[in-house]
Amino acid sequence: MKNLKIFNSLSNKKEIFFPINNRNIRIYACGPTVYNYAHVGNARMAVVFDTIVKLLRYIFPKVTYVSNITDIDDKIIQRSLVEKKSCEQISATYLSIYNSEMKQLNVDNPDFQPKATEYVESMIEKIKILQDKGYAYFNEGHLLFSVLTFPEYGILSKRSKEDQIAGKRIKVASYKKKPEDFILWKPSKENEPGWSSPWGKGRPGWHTECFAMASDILKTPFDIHGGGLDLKFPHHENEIAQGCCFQKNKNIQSYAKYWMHNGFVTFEEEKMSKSLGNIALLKDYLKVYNGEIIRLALLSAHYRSPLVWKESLLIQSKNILDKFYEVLRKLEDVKLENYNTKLPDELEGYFFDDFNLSKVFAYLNRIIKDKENYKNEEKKMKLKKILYTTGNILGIFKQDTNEWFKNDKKASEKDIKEIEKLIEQRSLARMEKNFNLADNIRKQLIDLGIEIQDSPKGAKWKRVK
RNA sequence: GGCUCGGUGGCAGAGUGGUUAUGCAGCGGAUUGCAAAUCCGUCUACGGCGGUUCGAUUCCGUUCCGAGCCUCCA
Repeated sequence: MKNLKIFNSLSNKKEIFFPINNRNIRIYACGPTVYNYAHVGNARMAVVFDTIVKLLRYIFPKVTYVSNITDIDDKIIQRSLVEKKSCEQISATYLSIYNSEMKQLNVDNPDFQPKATEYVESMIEKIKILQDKGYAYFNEGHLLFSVLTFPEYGILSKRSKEDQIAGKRIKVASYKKKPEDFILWKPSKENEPGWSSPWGKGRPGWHTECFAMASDILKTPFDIHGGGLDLKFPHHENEIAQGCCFQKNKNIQSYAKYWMHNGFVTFEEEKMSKSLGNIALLKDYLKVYNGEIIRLALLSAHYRSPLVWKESLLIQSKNILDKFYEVLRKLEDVKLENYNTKLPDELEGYFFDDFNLSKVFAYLNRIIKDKENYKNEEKKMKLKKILYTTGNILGIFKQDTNEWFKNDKKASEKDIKEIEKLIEQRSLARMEKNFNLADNIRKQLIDLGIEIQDSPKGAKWKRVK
């Protein structure tokens, strides 16, 4: 087996992945705060790490994937005031929407999807220990982590403490001794949710939840920690500080060994941001495009590169998938007892090179074009297996090949019946050599956006734009 | 202001010190009752300026441009 290489944000280099325990790979990725509909950026994170996990599952016998849900946070509190609902209602509603949307993108449920509110006790315990060990101090109702106590601070984001002070963008809160200190526990106002703690009624700082949940569920050190690029600083930096200091271990890899960050989705060439009002919500795209199309669009750039989100990207993704589904449709009579196989070394090599999906697709394009691969049943079986195994890792080719071309988000069942009736009539006309009628029907179908493909086994059809 | 990361053909996107992927779109042709699908062929590229080199898109420097972080954010 070839070595899997992944880009480790700690070293800013591609490194060979050496598992801590190759019987069970442990990976954690920071999930969303559920206070609104998921946006395309949330989806990219979910799709990227889902794909990484799928490849890990292809390689290793067991993978434990944890992705958390932040269900208590200032944004949720704000939202609950706007919607006049409890925080629990808000987070439960948007979590359920999130999960159902992810399902449409062929994102598997993580093995664990812990919620912050379920781990408050553990967080209190852990930050109490941090305080007892002298890494944290209490001031004006807040418990703060003292960054000075962790000399390695800044190593992930390649940022010295001086750099941050140079920033000056932060209006330093009065309770902070140093601007870079971060909150472990903050007091709750009367109308806000809170938990009792040694520091009074309050709630945990955001950076603590991932540290606590990853430590509890996966145990430290675990193999891979991931998330969006924007979490690198300060969120992940703060996690490392807590994770290492908690164990009194200054080795930055004593918390997590490899760090992976997905790039941003930009919208109209600018980062999607609420304040700019250019948030692209996933639900709006799911209305029009099949989840697989959106998934492929999200995978079209390397996971570390920025991705410019635009309509033409979705159209391109649809065309690509149509092409592959055509091939799979041609192979539909090839019987397979299972859809997984060991991939050819060359193809594996592309996956293993920090997920070089461009090369993966170049390889797939080459094998579907090669006539040799259609010469006999055995070769066709092999081709089909490679396509489906690759599709399983990428989370595509999951639909019935004929359904793929029939389904359209805007179409109803009734439309499909209507279409198939017309196709039937046209086939009859063709058999009777009544080409005028056949052509008229075809024109009708084209007007409906339907394209006919005649084949020896009867007409097949698909929707076109 | 400080710190990261990028700039490849109409678009998306790999990669490499010399033979210059791949896809989408376009164009031309073959095929077809007509079409479509399919197949074959095909045009555009490596931000600018220096340097190293026999030779640079690839290495170095510099400059311009872009994105991100430094504040909640996937």
